[in-house]
Amino acid sequence: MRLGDDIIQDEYTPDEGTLQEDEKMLKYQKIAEDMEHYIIDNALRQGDKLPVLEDLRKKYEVSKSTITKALELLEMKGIIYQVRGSGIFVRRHRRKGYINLDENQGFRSGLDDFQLTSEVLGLEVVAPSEEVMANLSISAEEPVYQVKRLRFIHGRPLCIEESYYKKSVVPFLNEQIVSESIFTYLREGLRLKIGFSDNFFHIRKLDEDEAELLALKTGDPALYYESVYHLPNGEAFDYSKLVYNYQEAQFYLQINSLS
Amino acid sequence: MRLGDDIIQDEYTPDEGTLQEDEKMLKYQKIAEDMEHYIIDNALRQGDKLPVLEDLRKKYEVSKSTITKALELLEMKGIIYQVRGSGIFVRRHRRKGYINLDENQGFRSGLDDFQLTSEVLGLEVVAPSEEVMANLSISAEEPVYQVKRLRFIHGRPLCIEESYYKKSVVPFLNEQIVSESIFTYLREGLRLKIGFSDNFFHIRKLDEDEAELLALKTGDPALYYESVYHLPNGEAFDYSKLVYNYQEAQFYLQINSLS
DNA sequence: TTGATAAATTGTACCGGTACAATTATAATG
DNA sequence: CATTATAATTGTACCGGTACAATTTATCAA
Repeated sequence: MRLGDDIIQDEYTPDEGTLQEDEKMLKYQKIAEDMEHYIIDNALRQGDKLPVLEDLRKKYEVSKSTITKALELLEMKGIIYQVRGSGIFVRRHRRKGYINLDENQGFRSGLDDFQLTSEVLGLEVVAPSEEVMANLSISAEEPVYQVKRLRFIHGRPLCIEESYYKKSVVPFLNEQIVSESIFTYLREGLRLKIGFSDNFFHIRKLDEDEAELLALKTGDPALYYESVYHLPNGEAFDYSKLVYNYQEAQFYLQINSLS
Repeated sequence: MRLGDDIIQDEYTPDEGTLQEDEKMLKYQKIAEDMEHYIIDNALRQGDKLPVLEDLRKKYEVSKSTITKALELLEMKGIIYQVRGSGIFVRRHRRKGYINLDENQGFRSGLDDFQLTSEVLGLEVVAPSEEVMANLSISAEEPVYQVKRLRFIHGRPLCIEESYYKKSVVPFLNEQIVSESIFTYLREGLRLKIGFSDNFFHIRKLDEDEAELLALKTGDPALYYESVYHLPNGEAFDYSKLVYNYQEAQFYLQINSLS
């Protein structure tokens, strides 16, 4: 089976028109976004105090629980923290240049400032291997897209990526989509939502082929990172394996205590 | 300043009596815990359906919003996922033997089954270095405990740990506490709650000293992991640097899409 | 000035309600 | 029997309320 010989679909053009704030944003989402902008625009720093709940309620003219919901969201995102009896405070502690693992949207937020490019090494529809079958919980009959890419940051090799997408969920991919951001396409082109992901990683040494692609030496260290992405209904649709250049990759992760 | 020469404090004996379910558990916490036990005891698997919200409400005799809160907690912990219009489902996907990064309690949950031991390499009260001052946001006058440990898993070296605790928050540490679980002591001995943590990591090569401690070779790969732990009120109290043995360390991380 | 005590502030737990959106089951239709 | 329309199921958004716990501020005593 060859690439793109069976599916007809409306073409996808990224960034069509202005950045519409999604079709239907919920109240608490809008409030959270607005507050985040406020924090950024006013360059607030760790520990700075935000208006108290009651004032926010008056300002946005919603009920207390809607404000609470917005604040929960911001808290989970690591943008604020709340202290009972005291107030709401800004929590910004990210070091620059670190890949943020908290939001499973590829590299969207952590590396905004960076020049990310991709070289497509392979793109085809294949039958799943045992490994892919296990991780995506599918049978041998379920076809998947196999995507191999070499990703660059500022022109330097960042990682080797080998991804598998269930064709029933992602029916069409082409060279252009894959050379840009696949997740942007999933989100905006297919209007696909992501539910959650499982992520595994460990360290190992590069083999000869990997080393050559990353312009490193055989035996050099590497971070080996696996992800399984699920739709909101729990269905796994993407299994990805990444091998990171140890000289370029540094990661950030914010963890909240689950009360 | 020498160790333990200035603070008198009630002695700490771990596991005093039976595992009391904390002094005052909230309704939604108890429900979440009960449901988690139910899932484990009945060996439910990924995708298995749980009772619908209304039935849970009747069973636990609480309001809908309390059930919702409990389910939110379980969702954040990666134990369930909810699908609107469909139901509540079990989400268990952890590979065995991986360190779980989601819950910031040291190695508590991810490595339950494993034999974790520690060799204390150093324990003293010191003035903070520039690096510690920056990460804990303290001045040179604020004393900190410095703890150096070599941690073993099944008797094999897992990581080198160098930790700094603000003495104003953790006024007392001794060899025995430090040779066991520091976080258990913080939680149960000091009744300290953790708010959130910032975590950073990257890959690098071992230097000579590190290699010797980990029984590896100079230049071998290693995961270099830094954490800054904060109290619920936002105060940073612990800065830790870990160097992981690449042969033993593998990590798991569950990420939810923040709607 | 210090330190305890009381009061005000402020976020969280919990209730119970309406409306609605996404899914699934059922009925109708060809 | 497959397809489509309809209805029932089920979780989520949002409201507005009471009670309470943790923190901060104000007050008072020594």
